Amino acid sequence: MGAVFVARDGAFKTVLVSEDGEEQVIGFHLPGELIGLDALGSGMHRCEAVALTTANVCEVPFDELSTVASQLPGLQRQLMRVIGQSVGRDQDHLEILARRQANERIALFLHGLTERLRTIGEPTDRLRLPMSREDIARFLGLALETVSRGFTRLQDDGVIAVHGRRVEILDSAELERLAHAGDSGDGNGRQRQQRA
Amino acid sequence: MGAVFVARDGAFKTVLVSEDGEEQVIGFHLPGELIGLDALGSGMHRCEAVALTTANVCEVPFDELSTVASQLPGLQRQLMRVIGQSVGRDQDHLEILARRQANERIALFLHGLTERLRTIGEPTDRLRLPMSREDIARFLGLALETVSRGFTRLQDDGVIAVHGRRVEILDSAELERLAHAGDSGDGNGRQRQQRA
DNA sequence: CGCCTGTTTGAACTAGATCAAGTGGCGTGG
DNA sequence: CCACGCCACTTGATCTAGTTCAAACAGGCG
Repeated sequence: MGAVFVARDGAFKTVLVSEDGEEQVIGFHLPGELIGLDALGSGMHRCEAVALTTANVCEVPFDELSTVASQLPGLQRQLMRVIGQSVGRDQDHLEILARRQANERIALFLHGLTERLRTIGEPTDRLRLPMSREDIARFLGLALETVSRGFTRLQDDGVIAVHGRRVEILDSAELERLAHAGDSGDGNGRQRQQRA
Repeated sequence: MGAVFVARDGAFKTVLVSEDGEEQVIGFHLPGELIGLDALGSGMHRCEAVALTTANVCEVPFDELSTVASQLPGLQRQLMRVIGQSVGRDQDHLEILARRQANERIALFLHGLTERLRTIGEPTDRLRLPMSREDIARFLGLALETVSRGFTRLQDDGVIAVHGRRVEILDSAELERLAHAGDSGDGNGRQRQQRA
């Protein structure tokens, strides 16, 4: 039977493994975030969660969840809220994959990560990425080389400093701008993705 | 305040409109399917639903939903099931956008549509698409020309017959194969770029 | 110290986007 | 009932962002 998990400590990815063994990274999960909602429907988890660091979770079996939830309206509401957030994150992810340029996806990824780190009180200027370039690539729908080049580009533009998985955010305002405006720029901002 | 809607009759799309006015199609909704889960979190709908045909919905305001749900465990369970299905569809969509070739996406789209038509007892061999090529393109993360070419390709290969929005499924087995295997083939199984 | 794994970098190639005409079905008005 | 114009779709030609293939590079660990 299914259960949902709350990440307590460490970082996780959830992956969807297709018949041919390829894995699509559906999401990354930081402490406080929910994992395993996909099983709400069938009782079967469609995707698997993998710890990216030494980690620690809190398991909440479904039946407990529903009995407790129906008794405590507060919890029920809380649950709905988290579900809604999760749906919202998926929608953003969808939009990123469908419409954004590679460099924009990468900026969006880094920016989103720092936002989430901020909410859990982690430092947001120097961070160690818990996931590999390949994981990021499979999350963003890109080749891992493209992700690597994107990082390099951001570094060359003075937005971040990269040493393997250590990333330092040098210009978070610029990072945010790139995340929302698209084209990685040599200066002026308005440029759109057409017209090289 | 938010509400969820159940499509009763007709077809809908849900779109996410970005600041620059571009719309990303998040999903299509057939009778019996749920619309508006995104607002569960904040109470605000992030995306808007548009009827693609003359249509008919049933609105369920949130507060009713939670009071009724907490009193009827059956409904609560049902709700969870539908939420789970919706999450599952989003995950499939994510996988399609991240990893699949254009032709595969199109086959997947058509196949998925016939599957859903089957579950609501509609004929699955001759169908009229309620959405434009542009909607399909924005759903699949492609240019509309690419969608058009994909349809033509499927027609040339004898899998479907297309007349504008009227589509006839000539070889649903082949369609399903393409949806799972990728490349539209000229008979022999030309290897795709898989190779890990 | 040298291997193994993850990452960066380089160069060539291609799927799909973009730009630009055509085509055809359909409603409108003549 | 037919001509006209509009709009959604198709088709063609070119161009490019990103993939793929391949090789150099780092750094941790036996």
